[in-house]
Amino acid sequence: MYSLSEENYLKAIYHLSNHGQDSVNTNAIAEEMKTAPASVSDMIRKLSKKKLVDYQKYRGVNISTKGKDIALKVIRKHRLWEVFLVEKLNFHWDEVHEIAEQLEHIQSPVLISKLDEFLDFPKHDPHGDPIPDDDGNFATVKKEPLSEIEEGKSCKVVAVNDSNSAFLKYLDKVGISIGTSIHINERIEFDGSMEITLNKEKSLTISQIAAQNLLVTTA
Amino acid sequence: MYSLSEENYLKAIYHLSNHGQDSVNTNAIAEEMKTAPASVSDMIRKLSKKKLVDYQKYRGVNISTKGKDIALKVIRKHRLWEVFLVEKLNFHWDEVHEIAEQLEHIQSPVLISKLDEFLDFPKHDPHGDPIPDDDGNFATVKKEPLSEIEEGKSCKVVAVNDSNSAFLKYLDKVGISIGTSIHINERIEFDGSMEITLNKEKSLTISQIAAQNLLVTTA
DNA sequence: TATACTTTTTAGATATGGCTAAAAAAAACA
DNA sequence: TGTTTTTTTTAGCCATATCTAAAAAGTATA
Ligand SMILES: [Mn+2]
Ligand SMILES: [Mn+2]
Ligand SMILES: [Mn+2]
Ligand SMILES: [Mn+2]
Repeated sequence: MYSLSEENYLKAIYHLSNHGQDSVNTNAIAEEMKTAPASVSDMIRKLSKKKLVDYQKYRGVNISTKGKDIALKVIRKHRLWEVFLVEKLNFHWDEVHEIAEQLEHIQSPVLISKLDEFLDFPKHDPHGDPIPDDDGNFATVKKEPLSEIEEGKSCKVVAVNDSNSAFLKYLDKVGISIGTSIHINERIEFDGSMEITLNKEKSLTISQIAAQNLLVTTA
Repeated sequence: MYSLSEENYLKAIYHLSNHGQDSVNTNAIAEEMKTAPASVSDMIRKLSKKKLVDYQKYRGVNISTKGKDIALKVIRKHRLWEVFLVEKLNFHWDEVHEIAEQLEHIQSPVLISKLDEFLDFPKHDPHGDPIPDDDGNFATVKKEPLSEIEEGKSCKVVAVNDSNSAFLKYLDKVGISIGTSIHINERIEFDGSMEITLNKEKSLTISQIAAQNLLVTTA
């Protein structure tokens, strides 16, 4: 139905638009897609003609309902395949993103519904991200970067940035995974790093960069 | 490494060449690929430049060792995915070919070796076709079309033509599957149809077309 | 508000993979 | 062995998805 490129652009625009809320700049899309801004202009015109985005020249794009539907279907496939790769094929969570980037474009609704069933209808992917259902609905947990949590508070890791394999390897090494509880012992103002305790057992210091990529819930 | 189109052409050429033995005509490739002969000429020139086929104008093509390697890797992936779809996702054997045509192009050697292991190293796909190992080797069983078997002889179904879904549905209806034993009671000269008995139980008449698409062994 | 800077679009390429119609070569046949 | 038919290639298109360089529009600033 839609080309691999169109699907990737819609997914990028959806992500950048904060779940479809905000309008998105050409340069931001270009950076996300690792293409030249000129290429983005061309593709936007094409997506606009197909009513997948709303577009006025020089004004950025807003993803349409139709465009959002497509993006969410691709995201659903990506995350289901990631679950398959980790749960069934014993891949590690830092190895699955690139393969899922390919698998997410396989066209077959029945394949996805059977895969969903085979995986026992998972609600989250290996990185803690929610898996939309066939209608694009998914549970939203209020999550924020660990870097935003105040000193002395506790929280729980609910999601991580899956596209950075080095980050995931680092999390393994220090013993952080989805579900780990974290207590913030101290915030170091100087460089934004934090001294934290994991599962009331092990203490360590993590950098601001790492803290910004760890999504936690305080609920 | 190689494009989806290049992989599909190599697979087609490999199939038409009788496992790499014979040279293949432009028109035959065009028919197999459902493209215009002119498009085949273009692609052949490209494959030839990459040393994936040997080619002299107007003389047809021969697949090279390198080309055969690629074709066999694609075939391996196609058949492993078909096993996955049938064994794990409960697809029926007449539903998997189109999906496998997409999945066979996913690029990740480790994915395939993990899938192979997950499926417990199958040697044949759901249609009886052998699955090449990572080096392209596979067991060859001497098989011939049922239409070639003489009256009064017995044989066993070892493979079927998986790309014809209607044929597979027909086989289900009459009760023929991989492993079914067949006795040829009578060959009708007039139209090439045959009266046969399945597993020494059920007798029926099948057309010449059907008999040509059923591959059996007499060993 | 005029000028400078940034962002975005357009113009004009390239590469891939497809097409039809016409030309050329090979094969069949009379 | 000519002549006709078939097969294959070439010529000249089109569409998609990229790119760089230049132009245009929008934004910021003095
Ligand atoms: Mn991912
Ligand atoms: Mn993920
Ligand atoms: Mn198949
Ligand atoms: Mn098969």
